[in-house]
Amino acid sequence: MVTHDVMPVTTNRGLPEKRRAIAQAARTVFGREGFTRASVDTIATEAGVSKRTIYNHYPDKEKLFLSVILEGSESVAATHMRIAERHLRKILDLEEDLIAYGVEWASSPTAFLDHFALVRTIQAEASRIPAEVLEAWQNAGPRAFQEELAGYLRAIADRGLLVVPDPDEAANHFNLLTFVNVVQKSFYGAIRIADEEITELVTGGVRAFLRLYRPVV
Amino acid sequence: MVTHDVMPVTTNRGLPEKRRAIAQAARTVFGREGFTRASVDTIATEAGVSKRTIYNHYPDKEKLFLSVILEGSESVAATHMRIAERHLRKILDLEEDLIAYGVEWASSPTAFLDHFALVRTIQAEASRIPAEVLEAWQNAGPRAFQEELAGYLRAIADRGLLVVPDPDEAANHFNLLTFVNVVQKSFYGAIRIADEEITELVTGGVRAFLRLYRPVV
DNA sequence: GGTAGACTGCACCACGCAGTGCAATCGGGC
DNA sequence: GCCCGATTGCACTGCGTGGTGCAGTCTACC
Repeated sequence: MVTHDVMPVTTNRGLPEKRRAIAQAARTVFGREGFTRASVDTIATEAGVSKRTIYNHYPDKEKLFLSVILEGSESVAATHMRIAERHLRKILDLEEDLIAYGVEWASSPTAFLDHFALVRTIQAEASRIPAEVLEAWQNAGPRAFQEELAGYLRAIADRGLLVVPDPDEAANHFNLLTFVNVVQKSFYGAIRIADEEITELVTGGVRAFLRLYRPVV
Repeated sequence: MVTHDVMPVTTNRGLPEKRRAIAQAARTVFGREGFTRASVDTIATEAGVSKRTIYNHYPDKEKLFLSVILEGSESVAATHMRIAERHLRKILDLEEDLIAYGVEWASSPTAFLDHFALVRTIQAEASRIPAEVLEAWQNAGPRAFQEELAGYLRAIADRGLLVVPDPDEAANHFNLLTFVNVVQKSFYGAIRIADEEITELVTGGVRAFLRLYRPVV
C-alpha cells in the first residue's frame, strides 16, 4: 500500500467539529450540484455555519472540493477493503464468492452516491484538473482498488483455484467485466438500476472472468 | 438501426451557413470549457457571429448544447460504421482484424476530442439531465455502437470463427475489454496516452475476448 | 425603389457568486 | 477579570453571465 503526500489543502485553524460539518455539507452539495453550480453560501447554510468560517478553514472553493474528494476516497477505500476481506480471504465456492464480492462492490456507488457524483465531476473536468491532483486521486482511488484485488487474485491463484499469469491485468479484467460494466450503465449510481440487474450483470461478468482464468481440469 | 424522434432543438429561422458556424464553435467551446463555464458570448465570438444571432437560431444555451451533442453522436456513429465495415466485414485473420478494429475505435476519442469532452459532461450531469434526453443520447451513441458490433459478431459466428451464444453480451464484453478500458484510463481522451499503450491495452483485451469466444478446436 | 428577413452592435437588466472587511460576540485558559 | 482565538452576521465589491430590446444595416428578390 503506497500513500502519497499531498500538499495540505486545509488550514489548521478552526474547530475540528466545524470542519467536519463543513466537509460533510460540502460533500452533499457538491455531489448534488456539481462543482460549478454548488455555491459556497449553500454549503455554509447546509453546514449550519457562516460562510466566513468556511474561508477560515479552507483557502478557497477549489481546495475545499479537493479535500472532500480525497477524504471520500479514503472512506470508500476502507469500505472496499472490508468487502474484499469478507468475500475473498476465505474462499468456499469461488464463483459464489466472486459474485458476492462483485455485487457488493458494484453497489457501492449507490451507497456512496455523493462521493461518486464527485468522481463524475472529476472525470468531466479531467482536462482542467492539475495533473498531480488527478494523479493523487487515481492513486487513492481506482488504482488502489485494483492493486488490492490483484493481491487477492494472486493468493487465490497460489492455492490453485485460478491461473493468473498477470494479476494486475486479471484484476483489471475483473474490474471491467463487473464494476465498470455496472457504473457505465448507471452513470456511477446517478441513474438508479435495479439490484437484480446489478446481480445479473456481475454474474455474467464473473462467469466470463472464470472462463478466462479458471484452470483447465 | 432504430432512430428516435426528438423534439426539434433549433428554430428554422436563420441562414444555414451561420447555423453551422455556431454549431461548430459551440462544439469547440463546450468541449474546451464544459457546459457551465462556456459562455454564450465566447461561442459567439468564436463563431464570428453576434450573440443575438445565436438566440435567433437556438432558444437557449441548453438547447444549443443538446443540438451539438446529438449532431456529434451522428458523426461519430458514421465513423464507427466505416471502421467496423473496414475491419469486420471481410475477416482475414480474426485476431488481427479485431485488434485493428479495436485500436482504431479506441483511438476515436482522441480524434473527436471535442465531442467526447461533451460526453464526459453529459455523464457528469447525468442526474440533472431529463431522462428522455439521456435516453436519446444513449440510443444515438453507446447503444448504437454495441448493436452494430453485435451484428458483426453474429456474422462472424455464423461463419464458425466464433462461438457467440449471446451477441449482445459478447459485444458488451468486447467493448469493455477494449474501448472502455482505454477511455477509462484516458478520461475519454482528456489525458493523452501513447498510441503504443492503446495498442497494448486493446491487444490484451482482444486476446482475452478470443479466449472467451473462440471455438474449441 | 421598396419590402422582408437576417444579421449586427451595443446597451442593458437581473442575478448569482467568490471572496473580503469589519465590528461584535462567545468561551475557555490563565 | 483579561485575553485570544473562533465564530458570526452582514454589508459590500467586482465580476461574469444568460437573455432581451432596439435601432440600424445589408442583401436578395419583386
